[in-house]
Parts: sequence; C-alpha cells; structure tokens
Amino acid sequence: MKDDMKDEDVEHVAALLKTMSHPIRMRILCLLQDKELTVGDLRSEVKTSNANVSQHLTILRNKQIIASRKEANYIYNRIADKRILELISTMKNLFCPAK
Amino acid sequence: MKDDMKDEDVEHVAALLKTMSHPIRMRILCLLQDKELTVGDLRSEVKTSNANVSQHLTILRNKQIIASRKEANYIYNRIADKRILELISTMKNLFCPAK
DNA sequence: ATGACATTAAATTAAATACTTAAATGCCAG
DNA sequence: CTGGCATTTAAGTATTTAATTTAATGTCAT
Repeated sequence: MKDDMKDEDVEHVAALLKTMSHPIRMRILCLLQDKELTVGDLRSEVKTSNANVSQHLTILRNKQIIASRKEANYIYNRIADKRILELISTMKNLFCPAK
Repeated sequence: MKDDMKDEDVEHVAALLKTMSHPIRMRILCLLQDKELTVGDLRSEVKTSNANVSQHLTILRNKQIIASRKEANYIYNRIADKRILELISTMKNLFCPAK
C-alpha cells in the first residue's frame, strides 16, 4: 500500500499545482528562482500588463508561494517556500532535458 | 543566469500541472502509482460518479498522462509516463512529510 | 439475439478564471 | 503639499472548467 496521501494532502497539493499551472505564474516563479524582482522587472520579461502581473503576484502571495518586501517605492518579490524551488527544479530536470 | 526554461517548456509544464491540479485527478494518479485500475475500481475510492471518473480519465489520457488497456469488458488504466511518477513522488516527499 | 454490466458521449447548468481598462493608493523628491 | 512613479484594486466581459443527468456504445454470458 503505497498510496498514503490523505484527502487533505491531495486537496492541498492539487490547489498548489493549480496555482502554479498558469503560464505567466510559472514564468514568474522561474524568474524568481534566484533573485528578487519587482512588478516592473517581471513585466518586462512577461508579455502582459503591469496590472496583470500584479494580479498574478497577488494570487501567488495569497497562497504563500511568494513573499514581498517593500523598499522605497518598489516592492521586491521572492519565493517564500524552499519546497517550491525544489519542485520547480525537479520539473525542469524532468521536462526540460535539453537545456 | 539560471532561468533557462524556454517559453515552449513553460507552456508545456503549466499545461501538465493544470491537468494534474484537480483533486480527483490527483487522487486517481496517486491510486495508479503502483497498479492498474478500472473506472469501477477508481470510482469506489473517489467519491463521485462513474461518468465523472471516466471524464477525468479521458482528460488524463488526452494529455498522455495515463494509458489504457482493454481486457474483456474492463479497461485498465495506468500511468504512461515515468516522469509523472517521479513528480508525484517528489511532491509527496515535499508536502506530505508526516506520512 | 437478449440482458447485464462497464464505459463513454452529449447536453445542460453552474461556477471559477483571466484579461482589459480605468481609477485609486502609497511613497518619495523637490 | 504637489507631481510623478510603482503598484494595487475594482468593474466588466469573455472564456474555461466542472458536475449532473441522460442517452448511447460495446462486450460478455447465457
């Protein structure tokens, strides 16, 4: 019996994946892998509006996937959970072999 | 520069996560980790209708996440991609520590 | 062929998501 | 305190997704 994941865990993991499963959010998370970035920084890497980037960051922040730090009139965003870094790293290894 | 994931890869991974991000589909994948199961088998583990389980299996099959084998009047489903197994395993380790 | 069971398909309804635009907030410099 | 920049919020619309119900398909056993 290897399937020992509780209903609660299944729900939690599914919700996490759902939050990560949007291309823009996925891209944002990749960009945040090794540094802090502002909305403006991200905006220049992701083809959409500032408002839209901000909305996606809010979604990620609400799920505790990222955290933010305010400095002057910039807000720096970073990945808040090391497990997310591991997960992204694993997915890169599995699905982006020829990098 | 560590962010070397191409747009195409981001799209692909996001789509994969999206497909896996439904609680019922996540549960199904966990149940299929080490064995083949039919719609009926799965139905008894997941609280929903046969038709609904079948629909979720179709979604997973269309994305090549699972494959099916017909024998008599049963259809046995299994995980088609070893990378999915690795991914599930990683997520279990990361997010279900107290198992 | 007929009946029973497993699975799929179609259609409907309800609900959640995403993006755009425009207005609002917060902060600093001068 | 006023103007400008960075960011967030709100409103509105369009799209996607999910579940239920019901009908259809296919296969085996008799």
